[in-house]
Amino acid sequence: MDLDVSALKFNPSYTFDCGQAFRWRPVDSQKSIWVGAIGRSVISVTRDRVRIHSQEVHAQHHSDKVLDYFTPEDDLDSILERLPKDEFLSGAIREFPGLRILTQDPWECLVSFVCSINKNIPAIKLAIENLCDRFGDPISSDIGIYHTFPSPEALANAKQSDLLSCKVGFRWKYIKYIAMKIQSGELNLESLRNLSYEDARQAIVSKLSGRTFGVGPKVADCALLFSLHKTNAFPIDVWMSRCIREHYASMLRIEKTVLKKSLTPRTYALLSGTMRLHFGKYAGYAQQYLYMKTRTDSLYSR
DNA sequence: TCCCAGGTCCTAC
DNA sequence: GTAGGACCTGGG
Repeated sequence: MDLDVSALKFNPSYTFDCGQAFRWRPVDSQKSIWVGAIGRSVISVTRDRVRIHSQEVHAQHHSDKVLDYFTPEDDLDSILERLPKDEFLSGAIREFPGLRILTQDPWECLVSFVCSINKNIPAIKLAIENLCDRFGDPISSDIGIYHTFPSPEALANAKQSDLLSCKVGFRWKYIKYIAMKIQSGELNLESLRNLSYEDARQAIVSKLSGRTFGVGPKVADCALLFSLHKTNAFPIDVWMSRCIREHYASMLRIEKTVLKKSLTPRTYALLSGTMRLHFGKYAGYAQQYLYMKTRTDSLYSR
């Protein structure tokens, strides 16, 4: 089944390679066709169309869910138009046209970003793929066997040794205990969709922050932006710290001394809050374009 | 062989 | 409140 997505004007390469999702793979050297799984559907994606390769009984239900993943309610042009422009952001938007923010499954997104803690991107992808292969359900399709992202039940019941065999390292206990919180119903991520950024964030942090759970401000903000579609979230990572230091500190009157210190909770709140205030309702879009630009500039200058 | 990675937690001030 | 260290493990 094919879905026409040309109206979304999106670029799969920028959208899948900007670090918001970790399971998409290009299947041609030009990176014009990407393959991955959304829920129980195996998907291939080009600029204009999304093709569903797995045979499932409730076809309409699946195609709706697949389309939602691409956040069709967001009109990219008008969002980018509304952002307060400066030279650096304008350059980023020119350089990466069609970079969209996805609406991923919040459970998958949260666990993926827990896997990202203190890992580089290839290692993150490897660990997540291992988890899917080991704990996900196989889905057959006309382009091969894929796996779903594991359910909370599967990871809540997983043995330490089996999680470690997926190369998640010390994060194994975070993953297991978050899964248990979700499985027990103590935290329902889907129910946070209708809450404000602040309330949804509070719900996640209050349940999942601390020794057992390992969900700090950055991981929480990524889940809020990339799955619960809180577009005013503004995650701060090492790249964004660099970006702020080089391009926004003086404009937004952020003291340079703040940026030299390690990222304490207070510093995080200050930086993220300042950027959210500056960029407004769609600050998260600005963040993604700035992230992409900062990262590629750094790669070319090495 | 060694350092580092889309962070977070703990400990000692 | 915060600096400084530890943390699994694969990649560069």
